[in-house]
Amino acid sequence: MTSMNKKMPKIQDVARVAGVSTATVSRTLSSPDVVSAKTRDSVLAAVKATGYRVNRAARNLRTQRTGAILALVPNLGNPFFSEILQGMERTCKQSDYNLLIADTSETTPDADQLEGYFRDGQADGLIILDGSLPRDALENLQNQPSTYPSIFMCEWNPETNFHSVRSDNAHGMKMAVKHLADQGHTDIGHVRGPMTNVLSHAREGGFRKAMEALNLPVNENYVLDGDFTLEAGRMAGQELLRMDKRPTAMVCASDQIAFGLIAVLSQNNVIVPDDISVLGFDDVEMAEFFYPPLTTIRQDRDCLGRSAAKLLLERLKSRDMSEGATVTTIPVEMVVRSSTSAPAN
Amino acid sequence: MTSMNKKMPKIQDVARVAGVSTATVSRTLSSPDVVSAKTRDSVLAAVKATGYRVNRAARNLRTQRTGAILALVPNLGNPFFSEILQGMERTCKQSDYNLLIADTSETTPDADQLEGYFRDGQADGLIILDGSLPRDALENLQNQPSTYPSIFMCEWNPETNFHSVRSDNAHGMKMAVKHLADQGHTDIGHVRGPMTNVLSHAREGGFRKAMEALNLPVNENYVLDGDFTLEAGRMAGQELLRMDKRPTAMVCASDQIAFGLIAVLSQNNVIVPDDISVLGFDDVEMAEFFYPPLTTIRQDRDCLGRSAAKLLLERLKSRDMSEGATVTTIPVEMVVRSSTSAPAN
DNA sequence: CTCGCGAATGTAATCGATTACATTTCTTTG
DNA sequence: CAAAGAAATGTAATCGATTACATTCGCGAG
Repeated sequence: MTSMNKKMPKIQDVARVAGVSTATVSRTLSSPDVVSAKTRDSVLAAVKATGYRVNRAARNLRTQRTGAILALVPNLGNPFFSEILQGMERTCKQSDYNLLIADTSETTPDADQLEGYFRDGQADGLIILDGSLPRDALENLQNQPSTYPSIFMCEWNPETNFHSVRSDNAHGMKMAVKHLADQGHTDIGHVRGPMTNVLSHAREGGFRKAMEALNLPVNENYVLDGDFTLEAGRMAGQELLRMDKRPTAMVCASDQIAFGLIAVLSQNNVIVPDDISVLGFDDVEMAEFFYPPLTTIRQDRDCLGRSAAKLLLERLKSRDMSEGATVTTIPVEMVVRSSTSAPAN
Repeated sequence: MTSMNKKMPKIQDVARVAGVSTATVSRTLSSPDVVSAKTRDSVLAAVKATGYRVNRAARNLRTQRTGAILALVPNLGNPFFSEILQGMERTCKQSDYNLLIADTSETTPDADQLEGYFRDGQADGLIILDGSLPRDALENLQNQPSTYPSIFMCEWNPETNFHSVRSDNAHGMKMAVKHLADQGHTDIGHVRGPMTNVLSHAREGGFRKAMEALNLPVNENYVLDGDFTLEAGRMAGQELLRMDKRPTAMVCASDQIAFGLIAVLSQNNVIVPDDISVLGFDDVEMAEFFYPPLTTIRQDRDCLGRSAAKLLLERLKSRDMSEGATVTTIPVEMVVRSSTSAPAN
């Protein structure tokens, strides 16, 4: 029970104290410019005097909004995502929206559940960080009589048509490959993300294009499967260990992969970067502290988080339900540390 | 705008279709046992036929609840916390509560803000993971005419009287010290957390008691300040490097500290564990993949998250606002990996 | 067959804010 | 100074579910 024991002041009380109607109080609070300065002052004084706060449930019921946006995160445990949530949370708080978080790693929400978030009045908008949500579930959101505002962030679903905010994945890979090539590497491999994920394709595509641009052939044996996790990196590392001839450098689709990869190599006396250079993607906080410190492509998490939240909040405010899906690309930058160097010979 | 274009069925519609009153529909949904089997069936059929879903805002307004609980997290970017949120999120979802998340790293909420979460109708209960919230702000929550249900998790504030769920910190430290002593270490140091945090004291206390129990003197020069972060570990490492005679083992108050510490040592050719053993606390996912793999005290994050959520939800359900603050202690276990070994000589 | 009582159901007030529309007050200007 | 129009304020309907209280139904006992 949220209620205070005796009296939680309501708008009526404020109105009485200020000697105006409830309508005026409400207007003073929501659009101060339409009331006269005099009444505004007295209403605000009354608000302070009574300790009044609007009751959200009542407001939400009347306005048919919820004042919350929901982030669908593929895996809360992944530090990359949790660091992003920080930025989103800040932006939301500033706009008086609440940020709800749901982890989709356990159960992938279907069309019903997704629609349910809106129908149940849980959220006014969705920020989807999980590009693997099924297409029909997503399209269902748009085919509603009134579209439910949702945007993609970081990941996306290419078969659908939502606004999205993402990093410049291709350019990141290009910088990564160029950095290695500049140092003299020619046998460059790649550990990609899960093939069900667009990011994997975006990054692998960027990798291949960059290689081609530099006239470096891609050895398909050096392109390994993964899924962005530490464990995937470990498996890739074990595969490398089994090879007779290894690449001199590996570009990984995530920092986590790189960490896992390096861990296995180190444990087996393959020295990074002397024997093999490893490059990550994300620049999570750990990258700087790992041993060796990880050369990686930095995604601007804060900017991603803020941009996405801002974009969604703006659409909510303007009630712009238009179809034209925009893509906001956030630049990445390369952070050179010690996990890369010139090849041995 | 959450509304569907034409018609979002409401309880009236269901009542009409089922040929009963709205009261009966509501009862069927909230307490099925008080309606007759026959009406129950027809109501449920009508619900399905119309695709009805309760409107939360309306329900919340009427029942004076919000259906959400709020987690106050000191730092979302810290993987330890984000991994915990996963467990909480699951438990909440099962009980049809929403989980709201607020990061307190930017601004420490004061009494007003804390109270505001309830007064504004944002949450029915609080799970506080930040033990550094000011005492008066917290006490204010309890001194309300009707107490606002809040519990501590992981951290707590010893000056206040809330239920809390936490790991067995002292026992963890005892295992850590014993493990090192068993290997022959006598010069054992400690990097503690921030002195503003209870966990720091709990763990430092556990450390000292364990040392005493084994008749090992504590060299105060080997007790270093920190704050749970990678950066703190780095600074502690630099301090170690400056010492003429170093301890042969360090017990850190968190994994992050341990990582930072090891990183600096490694970069300066101090080998872990050969030259110095390092032990962490938490067992975040990275611990296994760091190089060298970190020996650490594992906190059962999932259990912590579930227990806390369950405790709060039960208190909400039973409306048990009693004062008796309980402490739920979750056991820890030691995970031995490769960052510890017998001392050099 | 009727009375009484518990079970099932219905009626309508209620939660607290917002806002369309109505009314009053203030400016402005011819 | 009056009239017209703009600005400020007030009145009351409304959002959609819950629930106290009233009513009706069903069944067994007398």
